[in-house]
Amino acid sequence: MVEHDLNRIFHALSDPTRRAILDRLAAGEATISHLSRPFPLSFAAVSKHLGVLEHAGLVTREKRGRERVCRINPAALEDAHNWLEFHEHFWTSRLEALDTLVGTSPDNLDE
Amino acid sequence: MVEHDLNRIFHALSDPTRRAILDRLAAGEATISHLSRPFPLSFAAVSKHLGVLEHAGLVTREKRGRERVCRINPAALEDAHNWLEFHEHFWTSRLEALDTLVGTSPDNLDE
DNA sequence: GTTATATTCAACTGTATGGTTGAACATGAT
DNA sequence: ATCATGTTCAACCATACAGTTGAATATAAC
Repeated sequence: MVEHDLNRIFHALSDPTRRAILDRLAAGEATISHLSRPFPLSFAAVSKHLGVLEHAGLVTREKRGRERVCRINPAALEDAHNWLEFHEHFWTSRLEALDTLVGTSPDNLDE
Repeated sequence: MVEHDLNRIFHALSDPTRRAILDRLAAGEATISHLSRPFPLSFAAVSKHLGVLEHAGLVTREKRGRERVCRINPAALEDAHNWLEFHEHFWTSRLEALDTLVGTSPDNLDE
């Protein structure tokens, strides 16, 4: 896993339309036109969003006849998930360590 | 938790400089000038990044004398973490359900 | 073959982003 | 009071982004 993978994944997830598309894809594969229907956006705009998601590895597109079927790829979330999990724990434990050091916690009064 | 919180958090995390700043803050609070030193960026650029992080709730800035001390706020990661955790599980289970339905798994051959 | 459908691509627009610089301001040090 | 330091702010620039439209392409249906 490399830096720019995270850049792409987090960037892809930062747009509500793209997150909605992902949610929709969780219900099963779908074509682009089918995906674009519920959005107040042009077909091309949704296709671009799919491009961003595909580039981030979150979605795969497979040509099937004249249409293109999109599927979700949960594995790509792992990079982001791992980053968050590690940092959340790391940061929290560092902060707790600092608290203990400084002795701001009331529990430390009788030590 | 609202939609635009996630937008801001994911967007804040999508930049490698900002993630590096967060990592640096995990080691303890720091002033902006101290944070900006290791980066090949102007002071103002780093200050802007801090602004983005603060706006996303990931960092707090407190004025102390003439300098401004930045601290990390791990709690803000929870929104993103929860979103990822839920969707990763949800997507994966949905995909497994579809697999079972279609019977593509070799385990289903003798049923 | 013609037509309709699904998609891509290119061109364009407006706005956001990430960066710069230099001026302004507040506070600490001398 | 003066000077140095830490920070913000405003102006500016280049590029990226999200959106549009219309033309081009590929495939299915008739």
